[in-house]
Amino acid sequence: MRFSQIFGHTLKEAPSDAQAVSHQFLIRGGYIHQVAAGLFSYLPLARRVMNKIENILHDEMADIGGQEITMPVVLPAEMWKESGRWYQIGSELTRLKDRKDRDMVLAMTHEEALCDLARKYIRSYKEMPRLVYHIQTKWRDDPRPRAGLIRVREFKMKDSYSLDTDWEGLDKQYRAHYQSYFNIFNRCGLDVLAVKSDTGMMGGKIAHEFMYLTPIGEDTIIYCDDCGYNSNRQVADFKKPRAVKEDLLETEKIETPDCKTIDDLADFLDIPESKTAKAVFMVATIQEDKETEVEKFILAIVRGDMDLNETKLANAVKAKELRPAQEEEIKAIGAVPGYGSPIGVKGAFIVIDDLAAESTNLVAGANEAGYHLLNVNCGRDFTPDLIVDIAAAQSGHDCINCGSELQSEKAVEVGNIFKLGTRYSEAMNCMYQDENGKLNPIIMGSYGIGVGRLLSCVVEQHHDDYGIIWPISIAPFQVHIILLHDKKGTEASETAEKLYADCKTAGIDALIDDRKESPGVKFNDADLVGIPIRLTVGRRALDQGGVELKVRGRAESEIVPIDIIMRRLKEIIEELKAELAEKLEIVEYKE
RNA sequence: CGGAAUGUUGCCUAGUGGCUAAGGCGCCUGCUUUGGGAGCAGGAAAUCGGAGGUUCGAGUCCUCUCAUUCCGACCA
Repeated sequence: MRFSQIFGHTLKEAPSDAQAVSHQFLIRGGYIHQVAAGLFSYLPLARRVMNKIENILHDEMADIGGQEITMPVVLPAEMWKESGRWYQIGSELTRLKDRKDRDMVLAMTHEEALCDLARKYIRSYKEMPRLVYHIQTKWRDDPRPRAGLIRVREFKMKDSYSLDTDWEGLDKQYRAHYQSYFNIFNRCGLDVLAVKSDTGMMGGKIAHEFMYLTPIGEDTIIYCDDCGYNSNRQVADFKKPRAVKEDLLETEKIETPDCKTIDDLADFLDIPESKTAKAVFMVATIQEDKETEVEKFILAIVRGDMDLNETKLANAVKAKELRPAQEEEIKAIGAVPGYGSPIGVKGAFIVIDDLAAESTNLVAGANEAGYHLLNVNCGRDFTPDLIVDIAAAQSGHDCINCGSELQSEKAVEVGNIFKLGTRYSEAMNCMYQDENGKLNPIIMGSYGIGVGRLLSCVVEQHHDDYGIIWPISIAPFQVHIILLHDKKGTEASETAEKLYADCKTAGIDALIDDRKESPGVKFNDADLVGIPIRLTVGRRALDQGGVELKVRGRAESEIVPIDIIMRRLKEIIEELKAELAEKLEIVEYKE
């Protein structure tokens, strides 16, 4: 392609709305255009990168037996009602009516569509296992799009779905994806970590998320350097300290003015935070059956030095939604915000963390402004409805496996794999006949990768102060030919054009900067756009009998004689490909 | 949905209630220039996000509203 013909152009300055590095470079480089919050147009350069990523996806899917299909973006609501998600998901799911007044949804993912397809086509155990996938647009009316392509409302996703007759089959396909995903990310030059995750709205049994570690990420990973344990913080386990057991003392009410936080309280009484009980008031929405849901007031207690893990709590009480309680709601059960405890409250479901339950003589709120109670003991002074782990792991805690100190890091989720099991097939009556003629639900798995998110994470990982440094595998072009016009003759432009034509013949993706711009403009744009190999054709190099070859991101450059340039180009391309290939490896599957 | 910030030309910014809203980048025309964002000359491009209000007078003050961004809630 000719730079002079590209639709779109580079910008010297990024719009002030763009904060994330990838967002800035993608806009400045003329890759993407923001249409509204979380909505982007992909210009030709980005589209080329997407195509290359998608080719890798097709390739790796084919490798594990995936068959490409396409399912619609607009789906009848009926199947979402069958699965229950029509009722479970809030305004993130966009509902609309067609002209006949029929309820429809914009698909945010395609489990229902696939299940509907499977129940109509799969009849016998002989038709399984199967793996189908598509690369399709998804819509989620996310309340908070951010950071360019990292979190958007409309996005393309590679979604695959496995169909099996037994759990061993699911496990096999699951593990195949686990490896396949590492291959995909490695081929794109993105370093990821697979971590155990919550199953969230997808439901199902086991799930892993593929995480790119970066401070701009929204998820927190808890990991152990010593034994390799890692997990999304939402479900991270840790070895809790041993509860301090003392003889139970008499409860005593004391005055604690202006001690609304654990911090204040511990300071005021000059005791460690671990000697206090933290009460957190939440309201859980619980789905009783398909049509009815009830709100339940939850009083959660963790030891004062711990944080509540809302995902653990939500799972423990089987809540569909969990939100902080409002002041009036807290007062209504007889508690006082800032001085709350389970003692004397009515109508709350009390959940206490196992560590807090075992700890003795804690300081807890008196449910009276300005007062706390000393020596509060679970079981004696109040009776919990549930004792379960609801504390959040954090860096500094002990690893559940080896006891070493845990670390934490921010990350972006670029892919995930779920063992759905029969979550959807049972709800939607997606059955097959086994050898004995008996009907059984199909066992499913679902596996997703966000294409745009992957693209932007690659930019986050591969850039410098001047622009993007694309891995050769997904760069919009492999070679960027810069023509520096030479007024004295036509040698430069003839050489550049010949190189461009030779690249085309050799099957090398080349971009030629044939614009009437000054050298500075061209070099800066080349750095910004980030094509891995740059060939500069100008007087200086021609006088030395060649053209200048420079690899983006490397400091040195070389003058390559014109008669061997194509050979050298192919060598460098192979070298860059080999660098990426080095990262491909068989990974060990970790539960 | 809570908290905060910002909306001035395609982009970045200036603009104390007072003259015809200013500059840089980019864009168009011409000349010149070609190894790291060149120079000269000329030009186009803004109903100052929108609505209402205060005022002799509003880009500037007030109210409402919309949009975008950031923090939180949320997030396969």
